[in-house]
Amino acid sequence: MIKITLPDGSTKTVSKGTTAIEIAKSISEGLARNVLCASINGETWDLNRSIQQDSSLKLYTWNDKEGKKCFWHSTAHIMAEALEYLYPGVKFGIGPAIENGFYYDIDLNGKTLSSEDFTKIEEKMKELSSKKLIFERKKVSKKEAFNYFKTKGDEYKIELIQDLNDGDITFYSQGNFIDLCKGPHIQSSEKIKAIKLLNVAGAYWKGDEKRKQLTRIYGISFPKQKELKNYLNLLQEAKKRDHRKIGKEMELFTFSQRVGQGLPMWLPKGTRLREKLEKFLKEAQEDAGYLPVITPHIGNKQLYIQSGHYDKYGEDSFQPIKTPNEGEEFFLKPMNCPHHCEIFAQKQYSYKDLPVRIAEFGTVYRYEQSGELHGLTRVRGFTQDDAHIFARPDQLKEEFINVIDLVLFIFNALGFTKFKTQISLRDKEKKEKYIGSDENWKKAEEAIIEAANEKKLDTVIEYGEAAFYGPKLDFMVKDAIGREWQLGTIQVDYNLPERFNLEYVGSDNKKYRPVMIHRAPFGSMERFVAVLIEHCSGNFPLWLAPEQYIILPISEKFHDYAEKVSRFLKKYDICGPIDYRAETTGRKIRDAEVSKLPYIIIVGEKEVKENIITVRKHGGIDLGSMKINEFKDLIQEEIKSLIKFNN
RNA sequence: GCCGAUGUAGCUCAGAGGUAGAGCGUUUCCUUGGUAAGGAAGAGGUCACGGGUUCAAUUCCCGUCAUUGGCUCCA
Repeated sequence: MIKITLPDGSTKTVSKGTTAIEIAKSISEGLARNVLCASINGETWDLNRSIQQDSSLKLYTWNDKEGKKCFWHSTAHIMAEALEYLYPGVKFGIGPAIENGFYYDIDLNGKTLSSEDFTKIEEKMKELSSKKLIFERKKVSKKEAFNYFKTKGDEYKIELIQDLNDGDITFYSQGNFIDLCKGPHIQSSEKIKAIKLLNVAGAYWKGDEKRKQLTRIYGISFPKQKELKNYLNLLQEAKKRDHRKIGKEMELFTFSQRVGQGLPMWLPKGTRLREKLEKFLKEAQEDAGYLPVITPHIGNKQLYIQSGHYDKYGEDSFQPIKTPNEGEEFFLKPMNCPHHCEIFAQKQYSYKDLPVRIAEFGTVYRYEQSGELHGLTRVRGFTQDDAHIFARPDQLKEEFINVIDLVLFIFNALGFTKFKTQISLRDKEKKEKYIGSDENWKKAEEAIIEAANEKKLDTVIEYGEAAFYGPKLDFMVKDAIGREWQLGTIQVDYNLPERFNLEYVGSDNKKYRPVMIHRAPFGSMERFVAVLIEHCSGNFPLWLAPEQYIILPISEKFHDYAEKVSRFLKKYDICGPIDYRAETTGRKIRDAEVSKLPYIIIVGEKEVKENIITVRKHGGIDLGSMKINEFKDLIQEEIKSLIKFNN
């Protein structure tokens, strides 16, 4: 007999060789029906795999990440079986579960596949899953594994087997399909009730751009048809919120082929929105002791050689422009830090002056690969809400915490209340990717980890994700429909101050090296506005909306009164258009609602006579009639309540 | 940059080897209206660009550019 410990601490004594599904059954029928996979002492485990020793057991259902992953991974195998049936000779790379669904990388021997082929693959998958195929685990020797895939002619699997140790190789089979796989899998394919293939894309074998590109098919599956429907609705909702679509509809920004790829142009309404954000941030930064500066859009090549950026990115950036006579070379500014270092360097600072916080909405230009460009989130010219803090080493932690507080304040004011953070450290195996001494890296990494701990941030640590000059703390916000976006970043840097030979005078009259913090709460104005659009679906909070209202005169006779109302509100920086069209009021209301204007003001005979306006809020909420002055107060109150200043 | 898809009116899209169509928008006129689409008429397109095949190409083929789904990258 062996002892099984359950997550709640309770124990069960069962006979040796029992399985997780048997234990689930002994707990409840319902659990047995819903359980998808298990873990034994932390190792994921098939439900029908025997347990040989005292163990702690966890059972995973669809409500657990592990359960979903197992479910999707099994669906990937079903897809592979369908593909093998439909395209004999197809070779398989890897086919894992991902955050939402699964994919399988396949080699079709030069044949291409498009989304039009999905229907028939899905049908075959549905047919297979309804056959109640059982997933079976089999331990094989390395030799057996080799022979199987050699006979089958699948060089990818052979390559995978080469990296595995003899003794931990397993095959899983279902129906007519056998795959090299660590598992675990669900017991039977019948649980997979809803399947949808989503898209097809190229993907390099082992993520290496020098190696063969395989065809990757993405899909998702669910235990219930209804859940698939919900998921597809979510995708549709995401599509509706797409900032590229809303940006066009609301005339916020545009691109032009003639101007160039990835170079956004802000239209008047988008500019109003962006300037309001900048104003908000400038005020917050002023309160936090930042000093605004403005630096040029280009910088001498020498500057970037000194900073190390040239070495790292020189070849892969926009190439330098030259002066016609002297042949001096200048780069479009790809970041603001070297300029800010030079600003710090031109004055002598005492230890009492630090920290010095230099802030700039600095527009930078980076050559992004053409395939990388995407709406406003990935562009070649953008404006960072950048600042560089030069601090004494003893101030680092406190100052880092100050920055975290500022970022959190800004997120909160903008309605991003859910977020995660990631600490990005360097890849210790590949130190050549980074500049600076081990000691500096150690100090910088420790400072970030300590500050994050002190602020009790929910963090994950990622190795190899640091910038080349220092580690960073990145903020990932969750938007209204649960998607995550990376926004702000805070980075600690001991290296640039060294490269620029920056110094301050200590209390002992000796020179010391400051430490630098790079930080950008939004990241870039472009990216942030994109995220904001998708978060609020274009229904901006009143204080950011490019226009707060539209005035609808009932007929031509009331145009003058409409203009009078508009002039009054304009004095209080409350702006909006007047709908002069010879349309019915119903029509004007509809159009105003569709264009997401926060307030609709209706003026007609009654309003003129009583010197009032009738107000309707976006979404069909009738606020009735009021004095213009009352409306002004209402708007100002609402704006005040939306910006949650912390003092 | 790589693989796949796409490119037709201001916008959203349909279409076919014989030089184009819808809805919305826009313009003009009629209607002067009270809480989600009033009516009529008109304007608007080298069918992304450059080659090729063909009697004939916007349609088929090739290339370029751009957009797009991914991969790789992201100071």
